[in-house]
Amino acid sequence: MFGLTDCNNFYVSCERLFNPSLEGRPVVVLSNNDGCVISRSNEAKALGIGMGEPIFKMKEIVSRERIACFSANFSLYGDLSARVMDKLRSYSPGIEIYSIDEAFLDLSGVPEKEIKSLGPEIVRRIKKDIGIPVSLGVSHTKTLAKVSTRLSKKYPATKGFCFMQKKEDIARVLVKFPVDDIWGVGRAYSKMLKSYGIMTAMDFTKKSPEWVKSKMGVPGVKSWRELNGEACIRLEDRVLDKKQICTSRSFSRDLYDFEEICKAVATFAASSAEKLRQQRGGCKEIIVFILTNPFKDNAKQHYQSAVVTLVSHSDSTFTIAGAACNALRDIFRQGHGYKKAGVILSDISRKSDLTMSLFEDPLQAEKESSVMSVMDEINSRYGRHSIYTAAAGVERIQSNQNLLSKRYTTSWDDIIEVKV
DNA sequence: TCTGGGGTCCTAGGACCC
DNA sequence: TCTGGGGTCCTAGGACCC
Repeated sequence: MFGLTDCNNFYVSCERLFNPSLEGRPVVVLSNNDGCVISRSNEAKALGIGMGEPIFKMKEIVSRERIACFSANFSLYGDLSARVMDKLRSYSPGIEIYSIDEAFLDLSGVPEKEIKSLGPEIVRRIKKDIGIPVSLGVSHTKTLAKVSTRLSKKYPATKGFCFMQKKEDIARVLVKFPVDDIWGVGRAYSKMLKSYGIMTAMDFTKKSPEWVKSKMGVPGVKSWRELNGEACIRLEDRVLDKKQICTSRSFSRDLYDFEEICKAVATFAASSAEKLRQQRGGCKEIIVFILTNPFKDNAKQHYQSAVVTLVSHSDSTFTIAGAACNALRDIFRQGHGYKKAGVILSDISRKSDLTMSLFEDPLQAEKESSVMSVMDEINSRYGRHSIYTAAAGVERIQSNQNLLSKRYTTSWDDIIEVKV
């Protein structure tokens, strides 16, 4: 048996936790630069506000309905997410953290009767102890657990917990379950399936596996088998190393100046390198990309990326940011207004698995490594960007985050304030 | 005026090996 | 005239997830 917990309207719920007056009101949380809606309260959903909608197109409805808008506050959400995950782990050691607001639980071997009492208990406890409302679905496979969670969200009578056990019950659900809501069916497959008259999960399970394979490949067949009750996607309970690490941002305005973009790229490189060190990895390949604003039809459009291969694997911010800035020089074109840039680290290995290159100076590598440790330590203790390379620039390009709530649980400033 | 960010897996086809 | 067989690795692109 698999469980899937999903925090309801997670980012909005986090904001509400520290601002209870938001309860019952329409609330949305916005993406970087206060661009798009990335989380909506039920009230906001009911007003027809879609996921990913740009907020500037909704000015009228925002003021008419007094929708509360917030800039995304990821340090707050990350901290609350960790608390939810810790609580879940106390119920089931086999847990796969699937995203910031979702986790699969290994409930194999837990008797049916126990699941029925444990489910509501988990939902209640997380709400009471942490303050975040969650939904929990349980069934024979991960894909069915996903279906089950969806039901527990949709129907208030379930009180946030749904257990799909018997074959007949599952069939009754799948008959009504829209094919586009299946885990693993996105926009393209949904369109394709509907063109063959497959509208529900039940229609899908009735096709032959050969047909599914020919249209949707191996992943499609896995979804098909899982919906038919055969578990074939296992629970991944250890944290896997990332194979790629990316940091990218849109800018709050178009940037024309090489130096300015270079500072941003150095900052992204530093942040990617820091993530890389956290998983004790080294990368050999660095990809830098820049793009102009795709929404400006009359402006010159430009997308470019460059790949740099290092002589040997590295986790040094100096090496990685240096290589990234050199690569930027190759692709930057004077006269374009750039709206977004990013740095991707690739060809990642564990440092412990690496052999030192013949052409590397071991002392130099050791020195850099010590500097990096100190940098990471300082930034972890005193907050991000407490110390950084000169290449990243003293004045960073600011994102628009005009609607940011306080970092209630993680801010160093707040801790100082409390002490005073 | 204003439009997010960060990942994974799979497949087909080409290059290359012996 | 006729031109093998069996493999691996890499890459780009397309699908998906939150």
